[in-house]
Amino acid sequence: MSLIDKDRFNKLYDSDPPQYSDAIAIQKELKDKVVSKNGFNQIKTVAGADLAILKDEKKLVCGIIVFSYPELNEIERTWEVVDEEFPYIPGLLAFREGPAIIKTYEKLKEKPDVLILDGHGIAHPRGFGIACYVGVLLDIPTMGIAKKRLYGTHQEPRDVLGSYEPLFSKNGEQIGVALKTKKKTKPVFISAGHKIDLSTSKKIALMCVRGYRIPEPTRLADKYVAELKRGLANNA
DNA sequence: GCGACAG
DNA sequence: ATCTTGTCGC
Repeated sequence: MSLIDKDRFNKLYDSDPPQYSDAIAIQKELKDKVVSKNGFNQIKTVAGADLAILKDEKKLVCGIIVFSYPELNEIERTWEVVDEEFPYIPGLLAFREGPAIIKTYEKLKEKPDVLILDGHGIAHPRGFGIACYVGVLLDIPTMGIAKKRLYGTHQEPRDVLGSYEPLFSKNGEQIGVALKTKKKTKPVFISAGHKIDLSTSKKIALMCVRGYRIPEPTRLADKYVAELKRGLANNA
């Protein structure tokens, strides 16, 4: 993260009531760093990341699993534990989970072509969700798959696997899609993070669906951190 | 002022 | 995210 003064980031976390206003300012500044063009040719691997909270320890456990694409065979998985230094504030999720994800990502031997995050990318009130945050700071292709809408308006997609409706910002720009990944379930929200476009993000999300509403990378990373949490709880 | 509000 | 039993729909 050489894009912003490291001191500025530290202040963000050190001050007791975390500086939300500066976190927002940082998002507005970094928003212009986002690249919406694909930063790759062929996608051979994708990865899913997720977190769990170790309530007792005031820590966060992050797990990332890398898969071959489009087969989705697991290639590698790794994890990391970090201190919980920022609260969950809608719109500022990246400041809470971003550091843990970045630290875990750096431990990967096999860097994925695209990293899928649990949350939004561009589909954010300031156009800089967690997928953009992680993508820009690491300068890697990222996309977001969220279970709930955070920002924007959309119509309900038909109840057919693969159908979707555009997600629009207040300015009328398309910032993502509400995608039906399974019949009789609510759609998931796809948006581009960094170095990737929306159509490619949507294509990847759909290619990663294996009978469940949540695409495999995210779904399995979720199970992974749940296991890690249990293991760490017993050990402690 | 009143709702909405990723994980 | 986390808590937490039964239960409605496919």
